[in-house]
Amino acid sequence: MGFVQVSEKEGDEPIELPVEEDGTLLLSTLQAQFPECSGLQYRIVETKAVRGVRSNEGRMYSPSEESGWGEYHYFCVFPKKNKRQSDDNSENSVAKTKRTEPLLRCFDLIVLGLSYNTTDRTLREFFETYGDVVKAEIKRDNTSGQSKGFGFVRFGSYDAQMRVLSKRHLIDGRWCEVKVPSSRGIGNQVPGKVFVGRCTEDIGTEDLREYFSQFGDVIDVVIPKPFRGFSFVTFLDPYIPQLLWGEDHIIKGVSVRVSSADKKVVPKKNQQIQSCKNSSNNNTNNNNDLDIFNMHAANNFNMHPGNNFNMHPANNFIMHPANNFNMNPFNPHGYQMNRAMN
DNA sequence: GTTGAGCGTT
Repeated sequence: MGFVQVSEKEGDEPIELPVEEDGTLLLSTLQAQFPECSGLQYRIVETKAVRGVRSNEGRMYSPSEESGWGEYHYFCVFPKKNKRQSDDNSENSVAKTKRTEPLLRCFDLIVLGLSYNTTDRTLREFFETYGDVVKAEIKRDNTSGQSKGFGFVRFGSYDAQMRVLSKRHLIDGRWCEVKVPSSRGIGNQVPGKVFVGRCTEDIGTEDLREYFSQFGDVIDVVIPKPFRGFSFVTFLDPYIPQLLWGEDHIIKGVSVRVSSADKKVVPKKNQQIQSCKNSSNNNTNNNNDLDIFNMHAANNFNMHPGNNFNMHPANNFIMHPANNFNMNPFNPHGYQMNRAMN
Protein backbone atom coordinates (compact mmCIF):
# COMPACT_ATOMS: atom_id res chain seq x y z
CA MET A 1 0.00 0.00 0.00
CA GLY A 2 1.45 3.31 -1.12
CA PHE A 3 0.77 6.96 -0.77
CA VAL A 4 0.60 9.85 -3.15
CA GLN A 5 1.63 13.35 -2.20
CA VAL A 6 -1.05 15.82 -3.16
CA SER A 7 -1.47 19.50 -2.48
CA GLU A 8 -4.23 21.86 -3.42
CA LYS A 9 -1.92 24.18 -5.32
CA GLU A 10 1.49 23.61 -6.74
CA GLY A 11 4.07 24.38 -4.10
CA ASP A 12 1.71 23.97 -1.16
CA GLU A 13 2.40 21.55 1.66
CA PRO A 14 1.32 18.13 0.33
CA ILE A 15 -0.97 15.63 1.98
CA GLU A 16 -0.36 11.92 1.60
CA LEU A 17 -3.28 10.06 0.14
CA PRO A 18 -3.51 6.25 0.14
CA VAL A 19 -3.68 4.42 -3.17
CA GLU A 20 -5.70 1.28 -3.81
CA GLU A 21 -4.30 -2.23 -4.16
CA ASP A 22 -4.28 -1.93 -7.92
CA GLY A 23 -2.17 1.20 -7.65
CA THR A 24 -4.94 3.63 -8.58
CA LEU A 25 -6.04 6.59 -6.54
CA LEU A 26 -9.76 6.91 -6.05
CA LEU A 27 -11.28 10.22 -6.97
CA SER A 28 -13.37 9.89 -3.84
CA THR A 29 -10.21 9.64 -1.76
CA LEU A 30 -8.92 12.76 -3.42
CA GLN A 31 -12.18 14.64 -2.98
CA ALA A 32 -12.37 13.68 0.66
CA GLN A 33 -9.46 16.06 1.15
CA PHE A 34 -10.13 18.45 -1.72
CA PRO A 35 -13.89 18.51 -2.22
CA GLU A 36 -14.12 20.45 -5.49
CA CYS A 37 -11.12 18.76 -7.06
CA SER A 38 -11.74 17.04 -10.37
CA GLY A 39 -8.26 15.86 -11.34
CA LEU A 40 -4.54 15.93 -10.69
CA GLN A 41 -1.51 17.42 -12.34
CA TYR A 42 2.21 17.15 -11.80
CA ARG A 43 5.28 18.83 -13.18
CA ILE A 44 8.07 17.09 -15.05
CA VAL A 45 11.33 18.27 -13.53
CA GLU A 46 13.45 18.12 -16.68
CA THR A 47 11.10 19.76 -19.10
CA LYS A 48 9.16 21.84 -16.57
CA ALA A 49 6.01 20.78 -18.34
CA VAL A 50 2.80 20.11 -16.49
CA ARG A 51 1.12 16.81 -17.09
CA GLY A 52 -2.33 15.64 -16.23
CA VAL A 53 -3.03 12.40 -14.47
CA ARG A 54 -5.15 9.95 -16.41
CA SER A 55 -8.48 9.36 -14.81
CA ASN A 56 -11.40 7.16 -15.69
CA GLU A 57 -14.60 6.29 -13.90
CA GLY A 58 -13.54 7.64 -10.56
CA ARG A 59 -10.02 6.24 -10.64
CA MET A 60 -6.78 8.11 -11.17
CA TYR A 61 -3.94 6.14 -12.74
CA SER A 62 -0.27 6.54 -11.88
CA PRO A 63 1.98 8.00 -14.60
CA SER A 64 3.97 4.82 -15.11
CA GLU A 65 3.29 1.11 -14.68
CA GLU A 66 6.72 0.38 -13.25
CA SER A 67 7.49 3.20 -10.88
CA GLY A 68 3.89 3.92 -9.94
CA TRP A 69 3.21 7.40 -8.63
CA GLY A 70 6.94 8.07 -8.12
CA GLU A 71 8.18 10.97 -6.10
CA TYR A 72 6.11 13.59 -7.82
CA HIS A 73 4.17 16.24 -5.98
CA TYR A 74 0.71 16.24 -7.41
CA PHE A 75 -1.60 19.17 -7.26
CA CYS A 76 -5.30 19.57 -7.76
CA VAL A 77 -7.25 20.60 -10.81
CA PHE A 78 -10.50 22.41 -10.22
CA PRO A 79 -13.27 22.99 -12.71
CA LYS A 80 -13.14 26.45 -14.19
CA LYS A 81 -15.47 28.72 -12.34
CA ASN A 82 -17.17 30.26 -15.36
CA LYS A 83 -17.67 26.80 -16.79
CA ARG A 84 -19.24 25.44 -13.70
CA GLN A 85 -22.15 27.83 -13.90
CA SER A 86 -23.51 26.03 -16.92
CA ASP A 87 -22.93 22.40 -16.51
CA ASP A 88 -23.85 21.21 -19.98
CA ASN A 89 -23.56 22.86 -23.31
CA SER A 90 -22.83 26.37 -24.38
CA GLU A 91 -26.41 26.86 -25.46
CA ASN A 92 -27.45 26.85 -21.89
CA SER A 93 -25.07 29.57 -20.89
CA VAL A 94 -26.50 31.71 -23.64
CA ALA A 95 -29.92 30.91 -22.36
CA LYS A 96 -29.10 31.99 -18.85
CA THR A 97 -27.96 35.42 -19.87
CA LYS A 98 -30.88 35.72 -22.20
CA ARG A 99 -33.20 34.62 -19.50
CA THR A 100 -32.23 37.16 -16.93
CA GLU A 101 -31.45 40.17 -19.05
CA PRO A 102 -34.94 41.00 -20.31
CA LEU A 103 -36.40 40.11 -16.94
CA LEU A 104 -34.38 42.83 -15.35
CA ARG A 105 -35.68 45.45 -17.67
CA CYS A 106 -38.05 47.92 -16.08
CA PHE A 107 -41.23 49.19 -17.63
CA ASP A 108 -44.03 51.53 -16.67
CA LEU A 109 -46.36 50.33 -13.98
CA ILE A 110 -49.87 51.58 -13.60
CA VAL A 111 -50.94 52.91 -10.25
CA LEU A 112 -54.66 52.51 -9.70
CA GLY A 113 -56.94 54.11 -7.18
CA LEU A 114 -54.99 57.27 -6.58
CA SER A 115 -56.43 60.24 -4.78
CA TYR A 116 -57.41 63.04 -7.11
CA ASN A 117 -55.10 65.17 -5.09
CA THR A 118 -52.02 63.12 -5.73
CA THR A 119 -49.54 64.85 -7.99
CA ASP A 120 -46.59 63.71 -10.03
CA ARG A 121 -44.43 64.90 -7.23
CA THR A 122 -46.15 63.14 -4.34
CA LEU A 123 -46.42 60.01 -6.44
CA ARG A 124 -42.70 60.10 -7.07
CA GLU A 125 -41.87 60.82 -3.47
CA PHE A 126 -43.95 57.91 -2.30
CA PHE A 127 -42.26 55.36 -4.53
CA GLU A 128 -38.77 56.69 -4.01
CA THR A 129 -38.72 54.82 -0.74
CA TYR A 130 -38.59 51.63 -2.83
CA GLY A 131 -35.82 52.70 -5.14
CA ASP A 132 -34.83 55.02 -7.92
CA VAL A 133 -37.90 56.42 -9.67
CA VAL A 134 -37.33 57.18 -13.33
CA LYS A 135 -40.78 58.49 -13.99
CA ALA A 136 -43.94 59.29 -12.07
CA GLU A 137 -46.90 60.67 -13.90
CA ILE A 138 -50.53 61.32 -13.03
CA LYS A 139 -52.97 60.99 -15.91
CA ARG A 140 -55.20 64.03 -16.21
CA ASP A 141 -58.09 65.26 -18.26
CA ASN A 142 -56.72 67.29 -21.13
CA THR A 143 -59.05 70.23 -20.74
CA SER A 144 -59.77 70.40 -17.05
CA GLY A 145 -56.43 69.12 -15.81
CA GLN A 146 -58.34 66.98 -13.39
CA SER A 147 -56.59 63.82 -12.27
CA LYS A 148 -58.10 60.62 -13.59
CA GLY A 149 -57.15 58.86 -10.41
CA PHE A 150 -54.42 56.75 -11.90
CA GLY A 151 -50.91 57.23 -13.06
CA PHE A 152 -47.73 55.54 -14.11
CA VAL A 153 -44.49 54.96 -12.34
CA ARG A 154 -41.23 53.57 -13.61
CA PHE A 155 -38.36 52.35 -11.52
CA GLY A 156 -34.69 52.27 -12.27
CA SER A 157 -34.19 48.83 -10.85
CA TYR A 158 -36.13 45.68 -11.46
CA ASP A 159 -35.73 44.80 -7.84
CA ALA A 160 -37.65 47.86 -6.78
CA GLN A 161 -40.24 47.23 -9.44
CA MET A 162 -40.87 43.75 -8.15
CA ARG A 163 -41.15 44.86 -4.55
CA VAL A 164 -43.83 47.32 -5.51
CA LEU A 165 -45.92 45.22 -7.86
CA SER A 166 -49.28 43.86 -6.96
CA LYS A 167 -49.52 45.00 -3.43
CA ARG A 168 -51.41 47.79 -1.83
CA HIS A 169 -49.89 51.13 -1.08
CA LEU A 170 -51.32 53.87 1.07
CA ILE A 171 -50.77 56.99 -0.99
CA ASP A 172 -52.25 60.32 0.11
CA GLY A 173 -54.77 58.52 2.27
CA ARG A 174 -55.97 56.04 -0.32
CA TRP A 175 -55.10 52.39 -0.83
CA CYS A 176 -53.70 52.04 -4.30
CA GLU A 177 -52.47 49.10 -6.27
CA VAL A 178 -49.64 48.84 -8.74
CA LYS A 179 -49.99 46.57 -11.73
CA VAL A 180 -48.45 45.78 -15.06
CA PRO A 181 -50.43 47.83 -17.58
CA SER A 182 -52.80 45.86 -19.78
CA SER A 183 -51.43 47.90 -22.65
CA ARG A 184 -48.55 45.52 -22.60
CA GLY A 185 -50.94 43.23 -24.36
CA ILE A 186 -50.73 40.20 -22.18
CA GLY A 187 -54.18 40.25 -20.71
CA ASN A 188 -55.43 37.25 -22.59
CA GLN A 189 -52.26 35.27 -22.70
CA VAL A 190 -51.75 31.79 -21.46
CA PRO A 191 -49.07 31.77 -18.80
CA GLY A 192 -45.90 30.15 -20.00
CA LYS A 193 -47.21 29.45 -23.47
CA VAL A 194 -46.00 30.83 -26.79
CA PHE A 195 -47.42 30.66 -30.27
CA VAL A 196 -44.79 29.75 -32.86
CA GLY A 197 -45.86 30.86 -36.31
CA ARG A 198 -44.31 30.35 -39.74
CA CYS A 199 -43.28 26.83 -38.84
CA THR A 200 -42.35 24.44 -41.60
CA GLU A 201 -43.42 20.84 -41.57
CA ASP A 202 -39.95 19.51 -40.90
CA ILE A 203 -39.77 21.31 -37.58
CA GLY A 204 -40.79 18.60 -35.17
CA THR A 205 -41.66 18.67 -31.51
CA GLU A 206 -38.13 17.72 -30.53
CA ASP A 207 -36.69 20.53 -32.64
CA LEU A 208 -38.94 22.98 -30.90
CA ARG A 209 -38.21 21.56 -27.49
CA GLU A 210 -34.49 21.63 -28.09
CA TYR A 211 -34.49 25.19 -29.37
CA PHE A 212 -36.74 26.71 -26.74
CA SER A 213 -35.14 24.87 -23.84
CA GLN A 214 -32.36 27.42 -23.96
CA PHE A 215 -34.77 29.96 -22.56
CA GLY A 216 -36.27 27.86 -19.81
CA ASP A 217 -37.77 24.52 -18.92
CA VAL A 218 -40.12 23.42 -21.66
CA ILE A 219 -43.00 21.40 -20.30
CA ASP A 220 -45.08 20.95 -23.43
CA VAL A 221 -44.85 21.18 -27.21
CA VAL A 222 -47.90 20.92 -29.42
CA ILE A 223 -48.00 20.80 -33.20
CA PRO A 224 -51.63 20.79 -34.32
CA LYS A 225 -52.53 17.99 -36.69
CA PRO A 226 -53.07 18.26 -39.56
CA PHE A 227 -50.15 20.59 -40.00
CA ARG A 228 -51.15 24.22 -40.15
CA GLY A 229 -47.89 26.09 -40.03
CA PHE A 230 -47.74 26.85 -36.35
CA SER A 231 -47.16 25.22 -33.02
CA PHE A 232 -47.22 25.88 -29.32
CA VAL A 233 -44.50 25.69 -26.74
CA THR A 234 -45.15 25.88 -23.03
CA PHE A 235 -42.60 26.86 -20.44
CA LEU A 236 -42.73 26.00 -16.80
CA ASP A 237 -41.93 29.60 -15.96
CA PRO A 238 -44.84 31.85 -16.95
CA TYR A 239 -42.51 34.79 -17.36
CA ILE A 240 -40.52 33.32 -20.23
CA PRO A 241 -42.91 34.06 -23.14
CA GLN A 242 -42.78 37.79 -22.81
CA LEU A 243 -39.01 37.65 -23.03
CA LEU A 244 -39.25 35.99 -26.41
CA TRP A 245 -41.66 38.06 -28.38
CA GLY A 246 -40.32 40.32 -31.06
CA GLU A 247 -37.00 38.52 -31.17
CA ASP A 248 -35.69 36.55 -34.11
CA HIS A 249 -35.91 32.85 -33.64
CA ILE A 250 -34.35 30.60 -36.22
CA ILE A 251 -35.03 26.88 -36.07
CA LYS A 252 -33.56 24.59 -38.70
CA GLY A 253 -32.80 27.62 -40.80
CA VAL A 254 -36.39 28.79 -40.65
CA SER A 255 -37.24 32.15 -39.17
CA VAL A 256 -40.23 31.35 -37.04
CA ARG A 257 -42.49 33.93 -35.49
CA VAL A 258 -42.95 33.83 -31.77
CA SER A 259 -45.86 35.61 -30.22
CA SER A 260 -48.22 35.25 -27.35
CA ALA A 261 -50.48 32.25 -27.07
CA ASP A 262 -53.92 33.50 -26.31
CA LYS A 263 -56.67 31.73 -24.56
CA LYS A 264 -59.18 30.07 -26.78
CA VAL A 265 -62.79 29.92 -25.86
CA VAL A 266 -63.72 26.27 -25.89
CA PRO A 267 -67.36 25.56 -26.65
CA LYS A 268 -69.25 23.63 -24.06
CA LYS A 269 -70.72 20.37 -25.28
CA ASN A 270 -74.42 21.18 -25.29
CA GLN A 271 -73.89 24.86 -25.56
CA GLN A 272 -71.88 25.54 -28.69
CA ILE A 273 -70.32 28.89 -29.14
CA GLN A 274 -70.75 29.85 -32.77
CA SER A 275 -67.33 31.13 -33.67
CA CYS A 276 -64.23 31.83 -31.75
CA LYS A 277 -63.03 34.13 -34.47
CA ASN A 278 -65.92 36.49 -33.93
CA SER A 279 -65.21 36.73 -30.27
CA SER A 280 -64.27 40.00 -28.72
CA ASN A 281 -60.53 39.55 -28.70
CA ASN A 282 -58.89 41.59 -31.37
CA ASN A 283 -55.46 40.09 -31.25
CA THR A 284 -53.59 39.77 -34.47
CA ASN A 285 -52.48 36.21 -33.97
CA ASN A 286 -54.13 33.27 -35.58
CA ASN A 287 -53.56 31.38 -32.46
CA ASN A 288 -56.97 30.87 -31.05
CA ASP A 289 -56.58 27.15 -31.33
CA LEU A 290 -55.85 26.59 -27.73
CA ASP A 291 -57.35 24.64 -24.99
CA ILE A 292 -58.46 26.60 -22.07
CA PHE A 293 -55.17 26.94 -20.40
CA ASN A 294 -56.06 25.69 -17.02
CA MET A 295 -57.56 22.52 -18.36
CA HIS A 296 -54.50 21.63 -20.32
CA ALA A 297 -52.22 19.07 -18.77
CA ALA A 298 -49.22 21.19 -19.50
CA ASN A 299 -50.64 24.12 -17.64
CA ASN A 300 -51.21 22.77 -14.22
CA PHE A 301 -48.47 25.04 -13.09
CA ASN A 302 -50.04 25.78 -9.77
CA MET A 303 -49.59 22.21 -8.75
CA HIS A 304 -46.13 21.64 -10.04
CA PRO A 305 -43.59 21.20 -7.23
CA GLY A 306 -40.87 22.86 -9.25
CA ASN A 307 -43.01 25.80 -10.09
CA ASN A 308 -41.40 29.03 -9.16
CA PHE A 309 -44.50 30.98 -9.96
CA ASN A 310 -45.58 31.22 -6.38
CA MET A 311 -42.09 32.00 -5.28
CA HIS A 312 -41.74 35.13 -7.28
CA PRO A 313 -40.92 38.16 -5.15
CA ALA A 314 -43.92 39.95 -6.50
CA ASN A 315 -46.14 37.12 -5.40
CA ASN A 316 -45.25 36.88 -1.79
CA PHE A 317 -48.59 37.82 -0.43
CA ILE A 318 -51.09 35.14 -1.33
CA MET A 319 -50.26 31.49 -1.08
CA HIS A 320 -53.70 29.96 -1.29
CA PRO A 321 -54.01 27.67 -4.29
CA ALA A 322 -57.36 29.12 -5.16
CA ASN A 323 -55.76 32.48 -5.65
CA ASN A 324 -52.89 31.45 -7.80
CA PHE A 325 -54.27 32.74 -11.02
CA ASN A 326 -54.76 36.16 -9.59
CA MET A 327 -51.26 36.38 -8.29
CA ASN A 328 -49.56 37.07 -11.56
CA PRO A 329 -48.63 40.75 -11.63
CA PHE A 330 -48.48 40.53 -15.40
CA ASN A 331 -52.12 39.73 -15.55
CA PRO A 332 -53.98 42.94 -14.85
CA HIS A 333 -57.37 41.37 -14.59
CA GLY A 334 -56.63 38.07 -12.98
CA TYR A 335 -57.50 34.82 -14.63
CA GLN A 336 -60.99 33.59 -14.59
CA MET A 337 -62.39 30.12 -14.54
CA ASN A 338 -63.88 29.43 -17.90
CA ARG A 339 -67.37 28.11 -17.84
CA ALA A 340 -66.27 25.08 -19.81
CA MET A 341 -64.62 23.97 -16.63
CA ASN A 342 -67.76 23.94 -14.60
C1' DG B 1 -66.12 71.72 -6.82
C1' DT B 2 -68.51 65.82 -7.30
C1' DT B 3 -66.64 60.17 -8.42
C1' DG B 4 -63.81 55.37 -7.38
C1' DA B 5 -63.45 50.93 -11.92
C1' DG B 6 -60.17 51.13 -15.03
C1' DC B 7 -55.40 51.30 -18.55
C1' DG B 8 -51.20 56.03 -21.22
C1' DT B 9 -48.05 58.21 -24.52
C1' DT B 10 -43.72 58.35 -27.58
